[in-house]
Amino acid sequence: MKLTVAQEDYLKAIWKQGHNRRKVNIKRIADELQVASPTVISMFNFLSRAELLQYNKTDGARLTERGEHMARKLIRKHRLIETFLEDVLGLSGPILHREAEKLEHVISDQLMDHIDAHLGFPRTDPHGEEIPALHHPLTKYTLAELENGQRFEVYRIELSSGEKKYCKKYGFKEGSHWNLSEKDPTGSVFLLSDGSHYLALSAGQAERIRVILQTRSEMDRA
Amino acid sequence: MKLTVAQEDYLKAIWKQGHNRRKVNIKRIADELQVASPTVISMFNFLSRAELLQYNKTDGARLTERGEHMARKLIRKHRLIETFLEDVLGLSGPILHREAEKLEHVISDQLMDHIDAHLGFPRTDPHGEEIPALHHPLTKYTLAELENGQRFEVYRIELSSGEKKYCKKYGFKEGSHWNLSEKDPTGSVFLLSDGSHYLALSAGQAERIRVILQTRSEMDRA
DNA sequence: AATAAAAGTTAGATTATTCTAATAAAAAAG
DNA sequence: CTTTTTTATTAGAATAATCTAACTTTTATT
Repeated sequence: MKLTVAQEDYLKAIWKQGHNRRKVNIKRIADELQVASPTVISMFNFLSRAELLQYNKTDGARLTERGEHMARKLIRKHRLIETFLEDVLGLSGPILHREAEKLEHVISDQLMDHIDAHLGFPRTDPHGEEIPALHHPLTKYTLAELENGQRFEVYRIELSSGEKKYCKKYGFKEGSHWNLSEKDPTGSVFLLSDGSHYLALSAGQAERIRVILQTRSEMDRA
Repeated sequence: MKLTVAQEDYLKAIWKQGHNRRKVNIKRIADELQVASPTVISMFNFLSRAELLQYNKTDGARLTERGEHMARKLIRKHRLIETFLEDVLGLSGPILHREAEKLEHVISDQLMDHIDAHLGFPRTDPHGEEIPALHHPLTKYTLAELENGQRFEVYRIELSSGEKKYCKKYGFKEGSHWNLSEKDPTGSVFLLSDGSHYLALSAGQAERIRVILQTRSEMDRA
């Protein structure tokens, strides 16, 4: 789905603030983007309907998997463009950001890849900021894809607030470590935590949970 | 004044068709831009109010001085961008046009100048099309700036249709050659044509007529 | 706890760009 | 010179992004 420039700017703003572990509320986005708060509310409504964002007053805004992927791509483009303007055209100063801010919305993924290759796949931009990879490297699995006995860290829970509350009660939250004790024929998963907590999730719920697989070497290291 | 992408696309479309000496009517622009004709009408209304365009059903659309300048700049950007993508990134094929079509609307004049210099001021794009200069080289004078005795070719008449009709009656039209016989203290000009036509224009009218100055050498050549 | 301040929300308006449907005017064809 | 076709135009609606004004809820301060 093709987003407008404004929609992309909101994704970026939300991503940046979420990255700083701040609660992403209406006011902060309104201030950052220099718009009135009702404008932010209507955009949040749009992004929620488009399943790019989850929002409620108490928890603030949180990008969904798709929303975060789009935001990451934009940040990546921004930083690659700045790098390009400096390395290839020899520019510096505020023009880097000014032009990148506009170019990031129109340069295609295909062209961006060419530019990335032309630059030799740089890892940081002219300001020393990291250029994020296209895909978050460690989080390509959902809980539904794991096999019996695999250990994992919870990376992202994308469930309703009711379901989340249930998870929280059992200590199943982002950053916690679990072991897939059993997966039944319907796809339901039974989980065991280090602290001997026990939890069951349906196949549908397991699909909406991203995990970071614990590899053998990581387990050895610990 | 900053134009939107849509507005710029109309200027470009009108410029291209005008350049091919076709009458620029609603239908042709609607077809080129793949929009419905009422859409073109409302955009023509906007561009007319912004003094970038003159339109009437019989003569079709004609860009004003300012409109033409903006269109020229866009075409220039488009062609410079295509050249850049080919020369610097080694790209070819439809991606050149596809990306240039988006980039031309967001790259600043300043960045464009840098790119132009980086490319060594190319004169043609990858398709062999001419990259127009920023300013039309020969038309920097209005009739109001000329001195007694100077010869010129009429380049652009930007008058009301009533005034234009009056000019036409005396053979004063774009492409015709004249001699400034006298300029009175109020700025009114008195003109003499090769075919012995005679015409008087007010100072205000003279300001809205662009001319190509006939230099000594050109006159000698003829 | 009562009040003040801040943040969130709803309602309604505006601008830009587009559409469809209906009508008017001009050009082409018979 | 009437009829048909094409082109232009008006009217009215939709979407995206924004605003202001008014109201509600939450948070902070006394």
